[in-house]
Amino acid sequence: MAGSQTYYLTTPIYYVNDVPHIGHAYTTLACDVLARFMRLDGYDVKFLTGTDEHGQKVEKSAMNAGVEPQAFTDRVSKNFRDLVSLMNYSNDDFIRTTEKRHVESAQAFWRRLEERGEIYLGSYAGWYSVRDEAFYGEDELTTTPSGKKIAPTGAECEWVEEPSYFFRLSAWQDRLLEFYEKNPDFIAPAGKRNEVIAFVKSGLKDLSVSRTTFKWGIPVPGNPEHIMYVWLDALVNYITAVGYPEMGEGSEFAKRWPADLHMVGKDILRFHTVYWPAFLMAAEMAPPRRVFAHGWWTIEGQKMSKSLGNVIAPETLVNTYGLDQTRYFLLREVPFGNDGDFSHRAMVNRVNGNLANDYGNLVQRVLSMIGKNCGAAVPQPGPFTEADQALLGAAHALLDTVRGELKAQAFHKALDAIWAVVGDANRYVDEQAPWALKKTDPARMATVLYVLAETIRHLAILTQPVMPDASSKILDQLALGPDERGFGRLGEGGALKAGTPLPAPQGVFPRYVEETKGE
RNA sequence: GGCAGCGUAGCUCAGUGGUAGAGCAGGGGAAUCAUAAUCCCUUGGUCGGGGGUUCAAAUCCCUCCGCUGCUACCA
Repeated sequence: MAGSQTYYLTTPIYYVNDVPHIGHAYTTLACDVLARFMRLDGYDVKFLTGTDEHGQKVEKSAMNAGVEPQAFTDRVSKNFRDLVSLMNYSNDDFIRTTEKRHVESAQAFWRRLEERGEIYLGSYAGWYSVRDEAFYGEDELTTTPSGKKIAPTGAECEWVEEPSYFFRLSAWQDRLLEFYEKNPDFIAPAGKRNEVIAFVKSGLKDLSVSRTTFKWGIPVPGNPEHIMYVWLDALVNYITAVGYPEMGEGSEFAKRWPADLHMVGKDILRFHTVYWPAFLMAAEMAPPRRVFAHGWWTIEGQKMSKSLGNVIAPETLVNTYGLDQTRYFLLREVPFGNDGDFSHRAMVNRVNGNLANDYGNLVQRVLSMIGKNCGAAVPQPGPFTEADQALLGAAHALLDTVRGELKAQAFHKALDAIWAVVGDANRYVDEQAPWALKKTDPARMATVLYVLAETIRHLAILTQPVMPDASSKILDQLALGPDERGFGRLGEGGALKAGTPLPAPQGVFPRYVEETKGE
């Protein structure tokens, strides 16, 4: 792999206090598909995910559970490590913020900011609600007749002043705006970019980056009374994983930083597009190349919430509809970046329509004709007609299209393009009617089936990132070896060889059949 | 409140000045290789309301209605 281009992409690190749901699965899935795509396209990929394990809530949950925070996080971070195998993610690393490498990295990063005069000791004062564990702005509060300050949540607030370190965020406002201006692709989708710019233009205040009110965090170097603000701690994970503070020539950091893509949910956009690039620029390090904020899922038209009890565990989806079916649905159903709705009906439409009927049945009808009429081997093609060349041409052109769409994280458009060729292939089968040629012109039938097998080879190679298992089964049925499945094999260079024996075809995408209620 | 965006066929959406589109759903037909899968044809919309600019507006301008996002320190 020496000399090949690198591609470094990350998921957010997930807060261990949360139970993994469809939203977590979605973020990491999007990254997984990109990572697999880039690897097949010849890139040297590093795909990182992990867990965020510090903070007051974790400390409290551990206390409630009657265990030390570390023991607690060891236990709950497993929920997210289990998600990796459930969803078949191909991450190269799984980082936990309680790991030694990260604590050292975060402290080194802190010192680097401090050495450059970007952090100073001041005091943080504000209206604090003990119940909500949050500070509120003056304008958010209502005052009772007796002079008490009440938060929007109804909790009583008190004036609290505590020593805190601050990051000179206010000094970075203009340089951030300049950075956004010069890097129009840094924030995606475009609507989010405008929001961030509007936010920064409205004025930035220095950011409190340490806490003294609880203990579960990374100690501030030189002043262990303070622990680092969880977001500073958390964001640094992206450089920890590439070996920071080791930054010299030949280091992994030098090779992989800046990250090519941070994938995030829209709720944490600001941390990644304002604070993080400011921290990095202040540390004289390069900001990431791109941050993409995707949308949220609703369930059957309703917001997902614990109180409604409609939170969907990824495991339920996988068990009900199948793993690759779930992966396909999540990326095909909704334009990536938009909010989307998960419904049983929509899922069944995708599973049966796109997968079982369009794609699965195409593969099955073609391979089964080859099995029965071509001696269970890749047929020998004759000269190609215009129709043959049109279909093969569409298949050959797919890589460029898909590559372009994925460069913009437009998963739905990439899949649309692939399915357009699935449709072309099904129409071609009907037009050429190989079952009729069988009697009138067997040589022509062989050519038609060869063209179809070649088309399927392209489709299956290109669906590998989204549906690794199913695609692999199709490629098995074309008798392609492990080294014949990369994008380098697309086009005529990797074409199927006539006479290659093929195994008996097997269905890959079963139809979803509603369970009938017992009568 | 301020700023931004959206409102197009039953559903999800594309279309940003020149005779209204796709997929799915609905209706009809063909074929029978295949997971009763596929293919063809087709019903369906005063493009949120009103006003304006223009030879021409879903597309530009104004206004009204409805919906959504952002408006910093829980993560």
